[in-house]
Amino acid sequence: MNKTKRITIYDLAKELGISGSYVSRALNDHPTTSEKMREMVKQKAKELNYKHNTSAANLRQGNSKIIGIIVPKINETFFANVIAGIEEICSKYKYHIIICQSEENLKKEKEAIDTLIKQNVDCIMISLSQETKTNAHLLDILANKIHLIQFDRVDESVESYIIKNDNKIAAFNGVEHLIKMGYERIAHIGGPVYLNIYADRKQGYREALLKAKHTLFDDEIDNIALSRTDAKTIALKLLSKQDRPDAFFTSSDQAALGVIQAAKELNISIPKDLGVLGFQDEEFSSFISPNLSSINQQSKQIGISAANLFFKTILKNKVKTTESSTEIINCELMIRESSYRKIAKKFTKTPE
Amino acid sequence: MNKTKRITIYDLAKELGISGSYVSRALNDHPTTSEKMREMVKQKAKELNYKHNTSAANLRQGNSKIIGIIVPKINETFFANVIAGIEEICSKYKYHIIICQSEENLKKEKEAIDTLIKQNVDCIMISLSQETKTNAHLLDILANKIHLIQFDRVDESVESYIIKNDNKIAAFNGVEHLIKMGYERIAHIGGPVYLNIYADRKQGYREALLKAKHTLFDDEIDNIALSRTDAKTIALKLLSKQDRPDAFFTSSDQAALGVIQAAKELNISIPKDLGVLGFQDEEFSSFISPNLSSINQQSKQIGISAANLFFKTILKNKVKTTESSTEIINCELMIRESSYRKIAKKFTKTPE
DNA sequence: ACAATTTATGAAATCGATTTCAAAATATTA
DNA sequence: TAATATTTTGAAATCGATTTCATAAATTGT
Repeated sequence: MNKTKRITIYDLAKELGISGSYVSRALNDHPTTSEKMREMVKQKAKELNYKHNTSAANLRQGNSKIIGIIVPKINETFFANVIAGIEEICSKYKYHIIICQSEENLKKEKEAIDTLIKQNVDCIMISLSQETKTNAHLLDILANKIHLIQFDRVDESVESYIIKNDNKIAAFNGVEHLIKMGYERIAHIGGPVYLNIYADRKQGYREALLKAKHTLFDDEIDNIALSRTDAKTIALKLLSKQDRPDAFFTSSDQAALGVIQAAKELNISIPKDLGVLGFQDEEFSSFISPNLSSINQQSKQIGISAANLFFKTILKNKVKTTESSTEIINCELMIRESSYRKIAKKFTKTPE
Repeated sequence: MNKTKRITIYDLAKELGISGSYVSRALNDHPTTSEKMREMVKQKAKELNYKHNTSAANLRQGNSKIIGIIVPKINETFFANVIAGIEEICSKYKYHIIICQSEENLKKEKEAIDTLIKQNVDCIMISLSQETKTNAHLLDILANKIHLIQFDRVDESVESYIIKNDNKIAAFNGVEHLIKMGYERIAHIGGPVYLNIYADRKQGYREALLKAKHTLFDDEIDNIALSRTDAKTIALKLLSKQDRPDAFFTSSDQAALGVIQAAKELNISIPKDLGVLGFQDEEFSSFISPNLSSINQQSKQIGISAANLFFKTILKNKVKTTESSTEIINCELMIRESSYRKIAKKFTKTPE
């Protein structure tokens, strides 16, 4: 496309018979300009359909009013909601977001960081990929004096702001709810424990069982599954055993759905003979039959908090204090049909 | 944060005892540089952790290698998938995406376009907000010599590339399927008809009925509902009438879900006494009970096609030909429980 | 009315990569 | 070997907004 010359401040200046520097100041409401002139300049700018050239300003000022976001997958409910939250706040402050997907891949994550640095972004908000076990690339962000906010899946060893759910407590409360409903042999299907979120959820599960003096179910084996099909396979196996679990706490709603499907196949009644509690509170959870109890992560709120942290705390702090702190977003336990039974099935207690 | 001076090509140049211009060329593999020197320069760049300054290059070259995307809502499945598709292709070409939400709001859409122009984006991909009935802001994109690709919700009157589903045909096929299943009084719950997609779906519905010589059900009234609750209200009303519909074709899966819930409340059996066909094929549609038949829009493919259109067609065409064409992405009819009954309930035919 | 102060305005430098054009170095040919 | 062609290399201009600093204009005080 043959670019016709863009209108610049100098074009405005020439038209108005003043200097480019004055135009720049007028457009920015600089105190050394009069109200009358500002009006005049802005009027002319509108008239000629002048568009501020962000690249030029960036180059001069060294910042871009852009926040870079890196997530494993844009179109996963959780991340899509976080991003929506960030965008909502950013647009208020006239900031923009550039989004990158790591696709759970460390190499892509590194590339994303690299290009965001090149773009002069003012801040990078990241949720780590499943493959990320090193942190050199995160340190590179700091080395380039770019603010860093990690959310959800984070590396605590890197000095940065952190926003995450109270995964352990949420899991603890969820499992305690299952216990109150009279479930006794509660199994867990989790995610890879080298990710903080899954480790925390598992830990919350364990602590709830320990507190209730329940035995840990099948503790020797880590049941790892986040997808529906994988979880279904595991559930089918466990539910066919002699000492089968009477409840499942999973680290995703997809996995919980797999459990429900397995139970249906085996004609096990939910919630009477099997309790199911998911994590994430996907949209479908309140629709499916039986409704799935789950733990809502307030995903959009995570995005809003991250953005507010940037605008209200980081940008305000001219003086560089410690660039780290952790903000916890509380999860909400959504009790629905799949885990709610009024009367405990029977009153037997596993020997302690 | 007190920015320490960034490493520039001149720093590399000084270290190597050569000029900045040579460094620039070497980094870009310009033919006037030797392989040996390129190696040397790149080596030093790595050593000093040099980061290319995109703003500076943008300013000089007048393009940004950024594609701007404007959608009503980032975290709606359809749009999230489209964006994921675009990002996937862009990252291959080392392009980036800036995402804006219009939130179904014309004013925000205009603002988004304005800032994307200011950012020097190379292309804008947009799906229009519900409020958008004017096109001056779209023309502004063209006036600024920025390539324009509209997808899904488009304004055909603006000269641009267009990518959309075969909404009319998909609706036609879907309704024809309902007719084949023996449903006779098929109602439609659609979206606002000033949006092309909803007008097209309604038209497909009408044509299928006309072809089958069915009477249009309740044609005088436009049933507009995209959300679950609104659709449920409408469905409850219609299903309580004497001459109630025996099938619903809705323009969203959410609405279809509302219909299912209404049917459950009224103890109407699906699919025996009521057929339901949605549109969009949301993730939950294959989970809920009964499984919801729907029309899959290949949303990610729309994004992939849009991005490929940009890279393979638009960028290649140095010579500006007509900057418009329409690409159709075929929908896929997903027949599931909610519309599938082997034997038609009874063999009566509405008088013609 | 004149000096002192304040306010309004513009010239020029700057940010960092790209690119043009000319000069220097090298290779090729007669 | 001298003349010509080719390849390397760098100086300087450029993109457009911002910002510093100096100067011009207006205002104030005496």
